[in-house]
Amino acid sequence: MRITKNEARRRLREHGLRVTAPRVAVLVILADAEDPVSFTQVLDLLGDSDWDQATIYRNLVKLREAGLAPVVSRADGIDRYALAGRHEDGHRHPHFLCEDCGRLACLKEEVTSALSIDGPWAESIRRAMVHLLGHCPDCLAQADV
Amino acid sequence: MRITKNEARRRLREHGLRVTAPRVAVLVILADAEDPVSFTQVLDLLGDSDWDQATIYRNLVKLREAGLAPVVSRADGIDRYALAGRHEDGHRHPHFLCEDCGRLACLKEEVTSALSIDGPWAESIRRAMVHLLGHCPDCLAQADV
DNA sequence: GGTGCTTTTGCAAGCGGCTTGCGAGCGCAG
DNA sequence: CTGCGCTCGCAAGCCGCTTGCAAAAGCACC
Repeated sequence: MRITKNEARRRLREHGLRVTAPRVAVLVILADAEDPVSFTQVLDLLGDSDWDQATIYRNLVKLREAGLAPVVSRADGIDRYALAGRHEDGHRHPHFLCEDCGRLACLKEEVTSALSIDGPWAESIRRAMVHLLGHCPDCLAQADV
Repeated sequence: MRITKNEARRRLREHGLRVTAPRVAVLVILADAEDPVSFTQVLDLLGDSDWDQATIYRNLVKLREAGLAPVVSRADGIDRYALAGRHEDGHRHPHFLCEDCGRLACLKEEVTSALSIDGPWAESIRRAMVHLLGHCPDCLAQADV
């Protein structure tokens, strides 16, 4: 779901945010990312750009507040952001966190998931984020060698 | 599943660990706890005892290494310990983390759960820890008032 | 009980990652 | 082009977990 810088600028204005270079860059990164990304991952992806991490941090917060980039996972206590509209279900599907590589993957297709729900927890579970923690297929393959 | 101090001492020796006051105290706390508890929670439960947090921390590590208190959840990046043998299934059931009160609950009964598994993720999911994050029944009830 | 080797403890500092205060700089409406 | 207000960079703060080190305590053996 790559987007151009112009598209990014448009979305920022639409949501009432000023257009700044780091803000556009962060939004493009979120759009390019396959999986939800954390603050630290955004820093890594920005690579050699010399924007301060505080700037990136505050921009993620802004994007989140504006509804452009909701937090779709809090696995391991780390907020992970995804571009709004990335998945039509609003990321209300299970995610998988790899304990080896740290990758967080969307499991929409793989887990058609019928968590049967009844009893006092029913409502909580219905509204919950589902996380599975373990070793992702790639890392399992490596380990088995 | 309360245990006496003597029972705690016995278990420590059985597992080749020296018996010390803080170690016994931590083990008793784990036994008394309904849900898996974190390092910080153990500190809180110890209350006014003046043992250093480093001591408690290292004792949790020791208990884990000895197999007396495995980590059954890493939700939010926080290790949570449970007394070995607490659940016959070795905590291979889903857990629920409340984003309000921080409580981590075992969902063994509530979620009879058939996550249908197929495709490349099948094996990863089969081995994974399942976490649901949201608002527990108590907190939902409070919010609805 | 006493003795000595090994493990534990307490203190204090380290550390990683997120978060915030502050003054300078920039976006953008008029 | 101008000015207000939002944003940026820097630096420091902070929280919670970890670790190094010397003193104290457990425990096997006398």
